[in-house]
Parts: sequence; structure tokens; C-alpha cells
Amino acid sequence: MENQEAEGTLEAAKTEVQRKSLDQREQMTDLMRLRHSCAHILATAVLRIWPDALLDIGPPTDEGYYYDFDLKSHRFSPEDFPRIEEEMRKVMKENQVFERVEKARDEARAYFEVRGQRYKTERLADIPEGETITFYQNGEFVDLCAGPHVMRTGNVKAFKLLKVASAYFRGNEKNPQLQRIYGTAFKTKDELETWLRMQEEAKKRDHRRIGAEMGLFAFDAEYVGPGLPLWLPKGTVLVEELERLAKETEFAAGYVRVRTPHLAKEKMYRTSGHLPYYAESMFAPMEFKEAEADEVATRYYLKAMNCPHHHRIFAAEPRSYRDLPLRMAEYGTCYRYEQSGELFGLMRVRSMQMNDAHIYLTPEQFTAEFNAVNDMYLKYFKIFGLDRYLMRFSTHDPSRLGQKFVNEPELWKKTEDMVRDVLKSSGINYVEVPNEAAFYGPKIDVQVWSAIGREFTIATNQVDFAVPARFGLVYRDRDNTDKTPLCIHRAPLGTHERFIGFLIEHYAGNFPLWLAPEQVRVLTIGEEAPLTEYAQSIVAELRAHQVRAEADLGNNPIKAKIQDAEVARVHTMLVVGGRDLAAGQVSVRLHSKGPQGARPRAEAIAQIVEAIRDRGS
RNA sequence: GCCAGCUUAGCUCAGCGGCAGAGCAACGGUUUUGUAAACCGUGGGUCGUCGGUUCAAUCCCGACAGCUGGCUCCA
Repeated sequence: MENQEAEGTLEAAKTEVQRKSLDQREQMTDLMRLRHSCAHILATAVLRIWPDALLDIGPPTDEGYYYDFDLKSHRFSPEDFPRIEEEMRKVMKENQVFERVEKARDEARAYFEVRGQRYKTERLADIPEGETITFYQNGEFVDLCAGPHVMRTGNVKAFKLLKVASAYFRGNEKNPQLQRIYGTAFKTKDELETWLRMQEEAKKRDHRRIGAEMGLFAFDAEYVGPGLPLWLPKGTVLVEELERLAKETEFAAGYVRVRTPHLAKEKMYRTSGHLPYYAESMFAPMEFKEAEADEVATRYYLKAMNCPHHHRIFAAEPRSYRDLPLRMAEYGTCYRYEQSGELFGLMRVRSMQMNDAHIYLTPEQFTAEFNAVNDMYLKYFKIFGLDRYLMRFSTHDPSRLGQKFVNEPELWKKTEDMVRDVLKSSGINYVEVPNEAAFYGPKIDVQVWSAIGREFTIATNQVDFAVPARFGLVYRDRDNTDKTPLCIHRAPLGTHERFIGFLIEHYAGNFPLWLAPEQVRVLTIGEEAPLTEYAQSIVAELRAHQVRAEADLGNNPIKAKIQDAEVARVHTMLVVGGRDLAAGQVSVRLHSKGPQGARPRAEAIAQIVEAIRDRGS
């Protein structure tokens, strides 16, 4: 499984279609139009304050808009916002008309060249011959722009500048870095306020915040290293429950489990073909001489993916067509040296454990097997109540065969057709993205959106018809000849790190019973010995059933104990006082759902045990 | 890796060129309880690290580290 993640590529796909036709632009929503106009107002204000700013572009986004500037004389910081916003308000008060002007190409080029607006000159060159070139003008501000806009600057009434950032011109690292200002705008002040409030709420669901509150994981950059998460006991519960789910599911689907070391010799990654492309993303190798007499040092790499090890397991024994499909699973730990600026909580880390498996099969087995993998994805999505997802089907670009993609035109076509058929026939929500495949075959990445709107590639599913051959993997076929198997890489639960990061935000830390780090807490009202013993015996019985149960026997008032348990997001609270002891019952309370009434002790315990087994809510 | 911002007690955050602060948490005691915070007390800090300016630096300046927001990357 090569890529833990692939966010950003959809962005690339969007850029492909960024040159929208004028018809498409006409369909821009009112809100987009408003935001786009606000971006122009932002640029108007910036130019008034810093007349030497060079302009790039200022499109609307899902959240608002931005405008990119090249400004040598000043570095934007949030401290500039009040000043810029004030100038923007002036522009709005002036109520300038947004006026559309068509220009001939030469005229447009001359306009920007005279003003030294070199980014605009380049943008102008992007516009295909024959397309109408339009400028929009408001007051003194003129911009190359296809529009559309609102009528007047005064139409924008609710806006706010949000953050400064940098961005490479055309998104290319080799180009100059521009200063970007992000802002947002809404039709009404109320809508803006509501959105800002929602942003605040979203912060509370941030997995980093909840992870710290609940004691799930920690980072120790000083002693362990950046991007290397430590799983605390409560987070480890999540990890192990997910592993249990995966093991049960895979066992039922006919997988076998393997275990492999965390490192391998350089030869492994030379053979797999990863090293030339991937070395930068791997931790630097360990190098040493195995024996005094060795002339040359041996290099070991921490593994960045599990497939080569699995391939060697395939090669460890002779294989017959009767052994296929061979489904080899491992929650393998991988290490990737992600660039420092890319690290992001649990979502982007340098050590990760993957829900990996490699399925070795014959071409005839492909459709059935790929379908089965797909079904497993859907099964998981259902368990986690994941309904907002998109499968991104990445295919090759025939013009880059032999470079970016292995030169097997027929295999490419055949496997892509097979994958497409499966996706179509299962009625799954998917998009096809050309030129994004792995070098060894087409892939499907599963995109999900967390509750706070973050988009992630959470899982991946790839077809590999190249690497098994590089390792010389063969099986003896019916006709007594050796043949190279196909391989499906799949990781429906992605990596623990990212998947749990996602689940934390998905559930806002309020995990379903089967996942909850603390499933049950027994709270006593009073400290009399018989009551304490009653509570302890309930906890003991629950634990005997493998339920994660704790007791709060302290001397705090019951209100305080409930407060503590609610804040700790304990799934089920069993309140016991004198009445309950006398009746052999417990008073059930569910996290953020309130009291559920009293029931006999045995019944309550049986219910809990059953609910955990069913992996329900 | 690049641009910008941030870094003060376990957590959330005040503060300021001149003795380091609050709330929550922790700990000790009092209270003995019926569904989201009882009361009293105690401890807790190299103000990220290193260097500079200054009579004096948590505060000003610089470098570094980490984190955050973006960008880039993610086979």
C-alpha cells in the first residue's frame, strides 16, 4: 500500500477544469459571485495601501475567497487586517459599479506590461486563442477577469479577512512564492456570524483537542520526535478494537495473517522500484558492516510500505494456482519521513500502522476478488455510519507509459476496465481521475469528510500488475507453467493514526459503546461499605465479560461524579445508591442522553454485553 | 521544505523592562450525597532552547526547535 494519503490530487483535478467555459461561469452561485467580488474589493484596498503590489488571481472558494499578491515592500500579517478591512469598507461605501470591458489580446497584454504586472501577463497567455478577453473595473481597480460579479461594491455587506498564507504561483514549488490573503463574505451579517460560530464549534471537535482532553494520544517532540504519536492507554483501546474488527472481518473473508520486521535491506526497495522515487520520503538508512571483513557497508531502511515484505513471504514458499487467491493481511507499521510542514496531528504522521493486505490472484479471479474487497469497504462504512464518502478512481495517462507508469498498455486497459465495471455495477459514488494512478496500476482512494469539513483520503485500494514480476513472483498454473500473479493492495481502514483521527472528529469523541475507551462507570451515592461492595461487584462482573468498567467510589456528591463522567465521555453510567442496592438494580444513564431509568442488575449487564458484541451505537 | 503566526503551571488563558497570576485539574482535609460542578486548604514555573541589548529580560533583538494556518509534496 503505497500512499497513506492523497489529498490534494482532487485539487489538481480541479485545476484541470479551472478554465471553465463562460457558460459555466454564468452558473456561478450568487454567493460565489459575491465572494469573488469581495476578492476584487480586497485587491482594490491592498493596492490603495501598497500601490507596488503585483496581482495574481482572486477566486472564490468553498469557505470564502482569497487573493494572491507579490509584494516586496511589506509582509502581510493579521495585524494589517483592520487597516485593509477599513479600506475595503470605504470601497464598499463608494458603491463602485463592476463594469465588464472586452479587450483585444494585444491591448490587454500592453495594459499589463506597462504596469509591470507580470503574473497577469502570464495568466493572459493561458486564455485560449479565440476566447473573449474580459476585464472588470470597479473605481480605479482593473483586473483581468471572466466574472461574473455583483452589480456594485456596495452589495457586499458582511465580510471578514481570515488569515494570511503563502502560495506558490500556479501552485508550483519552483515558482515565486506569493502572499495570499484569505477572507470570507456572506449575504448577511447573520450568516457571517453563524459561520464564525460554527468555526468555533468545529475547533472543539478537532481530534488534537479531544485527543488531549480524553487522554488518547500524545506527542513528545523532544524525546520521541515530531510526527511520532504515542498511544496512551485509552487511545490504545481504540487501536486494539479496530484491529479486532479488522481481524474478525478478514478472517471471515478468508485472509491469513502474517508479521514482518519494520526494516529491510536496501536491495528490497531497489527491487521493488520504490527507492529512486521514494527515498526522500523514507527515513535515512542505517548503514553498517555486518562483519569485520566486509568491504561494503549494508544499508537498512525502515519500511515505508509493507508490500515488498509481503511479496517476499509469497516468494518464501512454492505457490500453486490452487493456493490463489492468497489474501495476506498485516497491521504493518510503516515509517515515512514526511516534510516537517506536512505533519498534522494524527492525520499526517511519520510512523503509522496500516490495515494492510495483499491479495495475490489470477486474472480470472480479479472481478470476484475486487468485488469482495469493495464489499468489505462498504461494510466498514456502515459500521461507522460513514455516508459521506467518494471513491476516486485514478487511472493512467497513455502518453506517459514507460515514464510515470509501467509500460504495459494492455494490462492497464484491462485492469482499468475491470475496476470500472466493478464500480459501475455496485452503484458506488465515484469519480475517475486520469493520470493519478500508481506506477504499477490503477487505484481507488476513498475520500471522506470529517464532521468539521476536513477532507481526507482514509483508505486505498490498488491494483498492481508490475511489482510481483520485479520480485520474480510466480505460481505454477494448471498447464504446469509458471505465471506471475496480479496483486491487489487494500487498506479499507487506512492507518490507525489517520482513521482514529478521523473517527475522533466524526464522533466528536462520543464513541459508540464497542469503541468507547471507558464503556461503563459505576457511580455510588454514599460511601457505606455494602454500597461500595455492590458497586465493586458490578465492575468485577462487567470486567469478567471483558467490559471496560470503572468505579467512582469517592466522596463527591453524585452530581459531581456525573459531571466528571460526562466530561470524560463515559458511554454508560450506572448510578447506585441505597435504593438500588436494596432492589438489586442499577440506574442507567447514557452519555449526553441523560437518565434511562432503573433496571435489574443482571438485565443491565446483559444488555451492555450484547450491545458491545453487536458493535452498535 | 517555503511563507506567516504562536510557545507563560497538567489544561484553558491573563500579565509585564523591576518579587510570576487566575480558573479548572492534582493533592490533603471537612461534608455523606439520587442524575452535568459541595466547602476549606496545599503544592505546582529555568515564562520553548541558546545567544545578544540593558543596572535589570518572561517582556526588546537574533538564531534554533516545536506547534498552528496555508503552500508544496504525498508512486
